[in-house]
Amino acid sequence: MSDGRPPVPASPTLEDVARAAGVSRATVSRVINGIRNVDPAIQETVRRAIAETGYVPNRAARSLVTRRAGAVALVVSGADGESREGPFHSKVFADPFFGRVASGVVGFLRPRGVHPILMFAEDDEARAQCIAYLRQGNADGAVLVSTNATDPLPGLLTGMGLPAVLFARPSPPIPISYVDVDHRTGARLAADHLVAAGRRRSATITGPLAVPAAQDRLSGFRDAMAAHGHPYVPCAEGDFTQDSGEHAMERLLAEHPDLDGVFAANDLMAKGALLTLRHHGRRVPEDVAVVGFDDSSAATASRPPLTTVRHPVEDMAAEMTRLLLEHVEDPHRPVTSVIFEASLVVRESA
Amino acid sequence: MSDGRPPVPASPTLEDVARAAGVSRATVSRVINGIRNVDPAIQETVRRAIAETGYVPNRAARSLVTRRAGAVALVVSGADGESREGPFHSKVFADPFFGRVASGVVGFLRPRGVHPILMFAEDDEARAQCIAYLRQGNADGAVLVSTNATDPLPGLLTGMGLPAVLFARPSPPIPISYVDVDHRTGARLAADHLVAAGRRRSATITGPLAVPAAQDRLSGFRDAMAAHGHPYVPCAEGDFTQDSGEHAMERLLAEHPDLDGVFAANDLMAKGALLTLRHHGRRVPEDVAVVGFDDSSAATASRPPLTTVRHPVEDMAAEMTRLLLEHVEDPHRPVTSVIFEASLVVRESA
DNA sequence: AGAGCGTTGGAGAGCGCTCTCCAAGCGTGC
DNA sequence: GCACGCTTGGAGAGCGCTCTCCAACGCTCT
Repeated sequence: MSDGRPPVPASPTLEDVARAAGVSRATVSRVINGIRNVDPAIQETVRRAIAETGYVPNRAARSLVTRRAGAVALVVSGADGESREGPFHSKVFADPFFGRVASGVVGFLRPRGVHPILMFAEDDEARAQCIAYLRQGNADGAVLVSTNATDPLPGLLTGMGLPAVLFARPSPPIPISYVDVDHRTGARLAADHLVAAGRRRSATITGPLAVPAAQDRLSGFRDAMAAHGHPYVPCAEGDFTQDSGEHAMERLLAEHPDLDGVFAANDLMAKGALLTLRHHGRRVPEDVAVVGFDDSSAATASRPPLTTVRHPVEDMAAEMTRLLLEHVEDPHRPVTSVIFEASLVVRESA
Repeated sequence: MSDGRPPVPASPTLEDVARAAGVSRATVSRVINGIRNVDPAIQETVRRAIAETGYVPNRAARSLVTRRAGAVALVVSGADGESREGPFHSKVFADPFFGRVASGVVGFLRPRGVHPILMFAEDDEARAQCIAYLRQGNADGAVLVSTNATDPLPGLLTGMGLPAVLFARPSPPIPISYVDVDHRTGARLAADHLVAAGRRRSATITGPLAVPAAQDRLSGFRDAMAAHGHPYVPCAEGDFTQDSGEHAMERLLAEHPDLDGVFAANDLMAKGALLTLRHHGRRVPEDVAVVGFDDSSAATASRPPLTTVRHPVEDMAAEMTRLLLEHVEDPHRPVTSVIFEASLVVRESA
């Protein structure tokens, strides 16, 4: 009935494998890590022993000596500020943008056998927790997506010597790597399209002007319109939510009832604008052409589907992750930024 | 110019703190972990030494001896199957449901100083990677949300002795803890509301019938309608996406042009149904009343806002996480399931 | 006043791994 | 024919922490 075996068969260690293969721990370690030459015959023996014993390296032990966590953090910072009922209910997921970033990050990380640690740093307390956690060496680096341009987190992270890469250029120019899209050119594409479609009275719904990306999209659009001979562009500020798009459209319509084109700084606001336009009996695109920005799922979910500026978020997130791993690999690598091009996706709204 | 200090001041260890406080490592460890009585005066000295040195415990070293990772995995399984272009582009984030789960999990975990490791297991290969990763001891347990009821992952995880808790009852009854909502009663609420509003010819748009939750919502709705004297309920199957809701509504309308009420098994499909109804000139709720399920962000984003059955996803996710931590704490704890109640949220669509 | 007990701090043995030495083996060149 | 270099495997020292012992100390009780 009762045998001498322990209830939980402790998982095999390097030592066990070494014994099974008749070699030393060091040799097994070398085979596993592919370091130095090991005689092919011995390699084969070791591999077989690993398979037989079902050995899996213990990450904690490895981390202890290599001083590498083998993990990276995906930090969403300055996410929302106000919480709904309950302890913590982030709205950040409601925006398809975040999901796309996560997809890109996971897509790059996964083939490399690493998975991101998901962290939110939406206020000072959360930020402090975040830092404390990262200090413990839980992650070798962080990819960071901030909704707030003046977020102190990037500075804090680099200050503590943790490799970090941002999604989007930081507003105070700190020495940190980042990826971004060429917002100005993207906005110009939207302007060109509206003008080419014969729109003479285009307006724009901007993102929060504290965000550099929103600024760039606005100025890019304005400059391009000016170049086309439209020096004045009505604009209303939103905050990237669908609701704010509805309200901004409401204001624009009130002041400029004759407008015939709208460029919204993201798809969610464009979608909101669509709702308001319909509510006011304006047909899209016949009466008013609408162009969004991002090419998110909201663009195809809208009626009519949105003509929009494609923001290659997934690719950018993958690149951001690649840059991070490079920095982890070689901490002295100089900071770099990679700027992606935007392109126009023409659907039915303009 | 050049001093003897190393370029990177290695972070202080327990030993350093002990030296600074004039006590032994063991005492510092006891203070940090709050184990056994330590003289208050000494405790104070130790705390001061910790603050002075800026000591932060090294997680890897601690994990090595405690055999605890101090982390849990948030696994999304059977997510999509088909990928878009590129290596991995999950659509799972497009559904607000997942975001709500993540919110609930993070909300519970965060005050406890732990952060989830985000993992996807959408196919066999990914699942194998997932298992391998968890085997390394990277997480003490996993909370699992499967879109596919016959997902083998829950069985695999418990099989390897890893604590796991599911969101939603597994379809083959395996011994594993889970949380779920009372789908049948929720669906009854929807039926009662439609009947009370005087609707005589209600139909339903179901989720994929392979999913137990979709089954339960359908049968709950049918049974309640039967109890109200409507033994026959037209139904069309969708797959929980907005598009599928549009198409299902299209079919229902073709076969039952006189219907005056619709219960969709989730909000996204209800939203799709709204689009189709408007396209056919049906007014909501005057001509057709629409009730959704979930009370997700899609419910308030719809025009008109959806009357829907509230699915307390965040609370359920928090409870799921709580159950997981209990299992991690005490592996012999019996499996438990917690069923949440659904409630009706009345807005404008019905 | 001495024995016995509870309380508190220290010593030290690992946890499982990597990696630096070192030694052994084997060619090769003078 | 022997010294020398190169390749390859082993021994062993930790990485930073926890935790089990054990010693020392100050009580109370007889």
